[in-house]
Amino acid sequence: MPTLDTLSFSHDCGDCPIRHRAVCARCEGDELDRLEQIKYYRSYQAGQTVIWSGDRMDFVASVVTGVATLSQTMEDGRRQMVGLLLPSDFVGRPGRDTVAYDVTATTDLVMCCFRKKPFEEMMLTTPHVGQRLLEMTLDELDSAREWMLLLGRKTAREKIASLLSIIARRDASLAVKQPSKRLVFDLPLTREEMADYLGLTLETVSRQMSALRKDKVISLDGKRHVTIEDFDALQEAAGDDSDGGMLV
Amino acid sequence: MPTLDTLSFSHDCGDCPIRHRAVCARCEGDELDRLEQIKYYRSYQAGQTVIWSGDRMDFVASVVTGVATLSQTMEDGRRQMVGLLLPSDFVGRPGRDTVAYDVTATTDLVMCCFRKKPFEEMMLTTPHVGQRLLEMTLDELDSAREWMLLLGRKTAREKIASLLSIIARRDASLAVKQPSKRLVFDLPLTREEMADYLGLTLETVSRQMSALRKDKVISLDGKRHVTIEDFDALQEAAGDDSDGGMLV
DNA sequence: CGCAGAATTGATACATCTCAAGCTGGGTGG
DNA sequence: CCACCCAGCTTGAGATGTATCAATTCTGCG
Repeated sequence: MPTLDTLSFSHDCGDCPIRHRAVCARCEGDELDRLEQIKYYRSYQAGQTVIWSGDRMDFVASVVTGVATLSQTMEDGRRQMVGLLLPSDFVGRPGRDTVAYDVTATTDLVMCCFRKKPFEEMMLTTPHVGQRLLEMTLDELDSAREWMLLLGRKTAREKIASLLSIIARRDASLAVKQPSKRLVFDLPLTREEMADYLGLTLETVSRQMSALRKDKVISLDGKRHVTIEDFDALQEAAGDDSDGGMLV
Repeated sequence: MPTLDTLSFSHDCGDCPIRHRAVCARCEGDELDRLEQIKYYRSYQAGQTVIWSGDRMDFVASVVTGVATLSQTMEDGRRQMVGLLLPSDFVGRPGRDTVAYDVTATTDLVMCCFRKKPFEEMMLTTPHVGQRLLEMTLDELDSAREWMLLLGRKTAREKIASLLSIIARRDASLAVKQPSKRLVFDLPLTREEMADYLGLTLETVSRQMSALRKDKVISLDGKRHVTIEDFDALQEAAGDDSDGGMLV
């Protein structure tokens, strides 16, 4: 059961950390008031499952803080992550009432939920929610396709380098923009989760992390804390086009 | 250059084969008239490139007949298909004016194009275009994620079986619904294109096709004409959940 | 302090890739 | 009408990257 801890941050949309990026980004005045009326918060602890694939879901939601994953599992247990949900990302699908993927909190997670029915009505009557959702969905589709290239054609080393590069760049974009500065961050994923995201085994992930460390592209402090020692080399190892215009 | 052959079928949206499935599906009366004013047709021959990644694209379009592919290529030539465009599928992204993928006609292709600017204006002023596009984009995202599982976790045999199953089911859904009847169809893809779609080499594709033939799951007449001899065995080989609720 | 989960490392197996040699069938020109 | 040609495909043999199985070694925490 979700731990409800809704008072740890403001209920006021005006102060919300994802106000300008989430599905509500384009709403103002009346529209925002209507959203505010149907919203509520839910919190989950790291490791908790938010929903299982196939379950009924009577709400849609935005990630406010924390990281969640979308994954699919085959009958014999093979698992593939199909999405990484970061703050402002949207969960759920208007017009469908069961979920197609397992949603899991990998860190402590807070979501801003909207009851499905009223949300769907809003999509029909006010334009800005649907417009923003379309934009976000198109971005997700681009990310998914970028990931298809990684899964289908990249080597293990390239996969790891790509993942580190994406996480590093996301952190950098939140922090001050300083391109060729050394980048430091904490991995929000275990080795196994990385493996499930990259279509590898955890052993291969571990080996490739060690290899990048040995090659002085990164350094590790503990298992999670990563420093990018040579960002250009990382980009090179990721095999992306020079001017790294990646999404996610 | 595109071969313009716009008279081989009707200009009247009322008679259009994709009228009820494409981005225009929800439009009636005025809205349809407005779309009709900004639309025009383009034809491409099998093998022709519709657009290159990075190019400017001043229109968006629906596939009317034929099959096209979306693909990405790495600097060293590794290629991954990231989408298969069938009749009624949408090409292009409102709000962005360059293309992120190579678009190629794999069969003769006819597209119904809308000039981008007026189309974007319509999205803002009339709700039904945007609503339908959101719905279609969410479906594409589901397909892309389904494909991520295939690329990341399935074996070569499972990949081939999955692809054949998807094509067979699509053809079956267009034709009369007869579940356990023998299914026959023509592959719209060469072995190399299949390989690029599945994240394999063309040799592996060829070998697995031969293996499925030897196992009497399929039979081949020429290189392209496929008969599914045992659909249950194909499903089994694809490794999907029993009640195959796949998308695409 | 010691335990448990997470991660690393090693040895080996195996699926797929790579390189290379034929095959096949539909189209073309002599 | 036939022979040739060539892109697309098949098949084979060997190389290689990643998975698998199996110990250790870390690391945080009660």
